[in-house]
Amino acid sequence: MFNAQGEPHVTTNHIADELEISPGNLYYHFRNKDDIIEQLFARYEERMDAALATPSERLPGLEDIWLQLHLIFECIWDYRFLYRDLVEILSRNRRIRLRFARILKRADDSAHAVMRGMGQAGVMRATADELAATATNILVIATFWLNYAAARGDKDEQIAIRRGIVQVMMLVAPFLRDAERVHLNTLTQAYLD
Amino acid sequence: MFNAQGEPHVTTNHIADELEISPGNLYYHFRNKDDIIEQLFARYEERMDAALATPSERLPGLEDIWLQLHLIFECIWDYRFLYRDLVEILSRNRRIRLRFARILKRADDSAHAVMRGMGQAGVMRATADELAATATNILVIATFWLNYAAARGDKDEQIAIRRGIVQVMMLVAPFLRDAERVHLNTLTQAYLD
DNA sequence: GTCTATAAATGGATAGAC
DNA sequence: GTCTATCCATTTATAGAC
Repeated sequence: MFNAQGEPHVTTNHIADELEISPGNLYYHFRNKDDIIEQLFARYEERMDAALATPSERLPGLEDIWLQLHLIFECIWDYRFLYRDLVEILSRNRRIRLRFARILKRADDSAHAVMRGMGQAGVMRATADELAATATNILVIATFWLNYAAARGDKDEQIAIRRGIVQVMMLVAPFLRDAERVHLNTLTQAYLD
Repeated sequence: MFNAQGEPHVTTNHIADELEISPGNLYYHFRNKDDIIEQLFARYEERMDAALATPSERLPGLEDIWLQLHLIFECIWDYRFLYRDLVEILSRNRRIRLRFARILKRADDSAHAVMRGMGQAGVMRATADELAATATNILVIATFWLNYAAARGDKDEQIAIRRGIVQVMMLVAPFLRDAERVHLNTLTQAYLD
C-alpha cells in the first residue's frame, strides 16, 4: 500500500481495512504507524545488506556487477515508498535515519570494493579521487533514480529500472579499458531492447 | 517556512500566523495550500529558467560552467522544499508536474548544449550515447543532491552545495582533454578548502 | 487477540460580520 | 481586505468489553 499510494496517503485505518482487522487490533500489534514502517524497514535493511555483500571471491567481471545492480534495484523497487519520501521518513525517525546512513556507508564501501577489484583485474583505471567521486555518484543515481523517473513522468516503471541500471553502468564506463567498454556497450544495447 | 520545516509540516494556520493575518484572510488571498505552493513554484520556475539559459555566445570554458552550476544550485537551495518532497508535491498537482517536467527537459537540453560546445572547442570528447547518459546523470545528481546530503546526515549545508557542484563536474571530467582535466582538478581543490 | 466506540487533536477550508 | 467563529473531514491513538 505504501508503494502504491505513497506512505503519506496510507492511514492506519486503511491498513487495518486492508488486513480486515479493526484499527484497535492493528494498534495491538503495532505501537504506531512509525512502528509499522520500522518493521518494514528492517526487512528492507536485511535484503539490502545481502545485496551489498561482495558477491564472490574472484575478481568481479562486468556481468557480476550487472547482477549485483539488479539485486540492488529490485530491492529499491520493492521498498520504493522509503525512497519516495526518504527525507520526510528519515526526519521523523532517528533510528531509521541512523540505519539508513549505515546502509549508504556500506553501499559506498561496496562500490569502492568492486571498482578496486576491477582495477586489480586491470579492467578499470581511475585515481583515488575519481574512484571516490564515482562511488558517490553511483549511490545518488541508484537512490533517487525512481524519483527521477517519476518526476520526468515515465510510465513504464520496469523499463525505468533497466534504465537506472544502465545509467549507473555509464558512470563507470569512462574508466574502463577499451575492450571492456565495448563489452559494456554490447550488454547495454541488448538490455535496453 | 517550507524550506525550514518541510512542506508537509507547515499548515495554512502556521502560514497565517507567520504573516500575522487570520486563516480566513489567508484563504482570501489564496484558494488553498496548493495555490500557495503553485505561486512559489512560479517564482522558482522563472529563476531556474534564467539559470538554464545558455550563458554566452562564445564557446563555454570550465569557469562558465562552474558559474552556471552555482546559479542552478543556489536556485535549488532557495526552493529546496520542492526537491525535498518532490514526488509527493508533483503527485498532488498536475500543473506543477507538467511544468517541472518541462524544466527537466530544458535542463537536459542545456546540459547537452554546454557539452556540445565543449566538444566544438576541442576541450571534451564523448560519443552521442555518452553525452546523453552524462546529461541525465547531471540532472539526477543536481536534482537530488540535497536529499542525498540530508539522508547521509550532513550538517553544514553550504558545504553540501559545494560538494554537489564538484560532484557534477566529476561527471564531465573523464571526457575532458588532459589539460582541462588538470585545470578542473585545480579548481576543485581550491574550491573545497 | 479482536472487537466497538470514541477520545483528542489536527488541518483544510468556509460563512458571514465588519 | 480582514476578522472571528466554526464546520467538516481526517487521523492517530486509546479504553474497555468480549
